[in-house]
Amino acid sequence: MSQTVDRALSILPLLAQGPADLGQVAERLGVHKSTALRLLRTLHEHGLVYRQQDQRYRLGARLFSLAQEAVENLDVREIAHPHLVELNERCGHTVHLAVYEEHEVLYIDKVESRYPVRMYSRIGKPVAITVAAVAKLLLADLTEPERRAIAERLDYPMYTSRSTPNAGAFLRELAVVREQGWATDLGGHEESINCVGAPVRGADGRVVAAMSVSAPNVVVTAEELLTLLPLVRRTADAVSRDYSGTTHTKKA
Amino acid sequence: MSQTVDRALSILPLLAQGPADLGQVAERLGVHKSTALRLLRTLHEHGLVYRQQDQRYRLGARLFSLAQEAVENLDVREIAHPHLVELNERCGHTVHLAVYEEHEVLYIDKVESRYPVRMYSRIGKPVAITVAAVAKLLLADLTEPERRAIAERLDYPMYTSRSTPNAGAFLRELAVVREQGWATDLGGHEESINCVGAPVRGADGRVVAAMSVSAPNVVVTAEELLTLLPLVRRTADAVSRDYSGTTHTKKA
DNA sequence: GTGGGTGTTGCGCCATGTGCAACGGTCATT
DNA sequence: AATGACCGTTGCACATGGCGCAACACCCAC
Repeated sequence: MSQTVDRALSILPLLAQGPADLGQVAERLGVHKSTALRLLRTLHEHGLVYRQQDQRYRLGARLFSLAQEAVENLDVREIAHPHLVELNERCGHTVHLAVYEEHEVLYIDKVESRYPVRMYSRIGKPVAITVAAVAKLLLADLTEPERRAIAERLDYPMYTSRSTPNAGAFLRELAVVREQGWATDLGGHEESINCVGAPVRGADGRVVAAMSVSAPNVVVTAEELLTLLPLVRRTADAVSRDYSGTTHTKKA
Repeated sequence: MSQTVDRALSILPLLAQGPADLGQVAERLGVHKSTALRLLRTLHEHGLVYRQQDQRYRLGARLFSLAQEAVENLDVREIAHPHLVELNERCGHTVHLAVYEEHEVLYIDKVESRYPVRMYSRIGKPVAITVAAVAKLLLADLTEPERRAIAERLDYPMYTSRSTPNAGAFLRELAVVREQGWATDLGGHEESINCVGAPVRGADGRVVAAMSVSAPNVVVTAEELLTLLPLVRRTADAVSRDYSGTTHTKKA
């Protein structure tokens, strides 16, 4: 592994916490100021870091463009998008698409609710992994040792009284989800919001993404939302078929 | 400037165009495979690059999280957001917030239209810089030599017959915008979409961001949209006041 | 089997990244 | 004004760490 690059990249999460000046960066990296300066300059030249008027550094705009382009050529997303839109048109609620990658679950697409009351979420935001329906779906598909390893390492914040309290409960929940092939989050993240979700599978049967429909209590009750389950599952299956069909014909 | 870091960072835009395998990366970087491997490994360890099943590399999830955190501690955005929401509630159309940074204009926030017909755009996406109302507002505030320099270097794609055709026309347009303190885009990007925008200014009077309201012809005509101008300007001024008020009390 | 295509490893050389120390600018204090 | 403290910046000599090479390990196709 390359030391120089390693140091340079360590600057990014550091700056993600807020702007910092040269001295602070050097100190937190444990290197001489001149070294930090050279690294920052290189990052700057690539637009990953921006220097504001007060001379302090913060993360740069190129980061957005990159993240943007990255998300745009995820093929699952591209294939799923029209289905998400259609699902949204049928039920009116917020629709999410999420993937699992390197111990994180994150939203890669979203179609907003047509109702005025919307839940707050944003593409790229890491999901509340212990409670979200999509997170359960994605993790449930991992091998048993992987699930255990992850479950052990997680925190279990009690967002509400219905949040998953600990690793044991989480693993049991994953077993259920794995068995039944769909998942819910009934007020586990925010008291008044419920979700139903279903998995998207690749040609080999492995779960490659998960989608869910979310709605607040004030719009529909949990029972009403559950009546959408067949529709959600059908949509997810349709995406799976599309995805499996095209997954072999990758562009050069 | 650091060679190693420079090479490593050059991999990112390369992968943004689509996944690539080790050989391709090495070739396009002009370095030996072993070197490329070491760089990719380092990027991987920081989560900026992900290795998919077919062994090819693509951009990783950490990029999203970083871009996300970065956008979240831009203070203009935080301050402007409630105003954008309010503006959206009053007029119902799509509202954008954009900033200029290092020769790029990009959206940093957006509130979706309440009408079913929506324009496609996404936070982080670089703006059509020669035609968008927000781009004109941000560039109009630069010094005269800066404006000239940028205008010379730009391409002037004719999205529609009303797009800005060349540098001369663009500079004249910027002069008008600078003078009047607001800007429009009437079908310059997409034939059927119009925008009105106004600048957000910092305590020193410089333009720090720009906001706009966009709507397709099928919902309101250009004339009707222009009647919203006073509302847009008032909102932008309100943001400017909020921003100037808090700009001195930066958190430690 | 055999061959061409991958990705990976160990190594010796020297380019390159490193810390140091000295410089220059800005701001607050007296 | 003069002083000094603080920050970012520069040039330099040293040796660390990154480099390409070549050999290896692997997989798939033929």
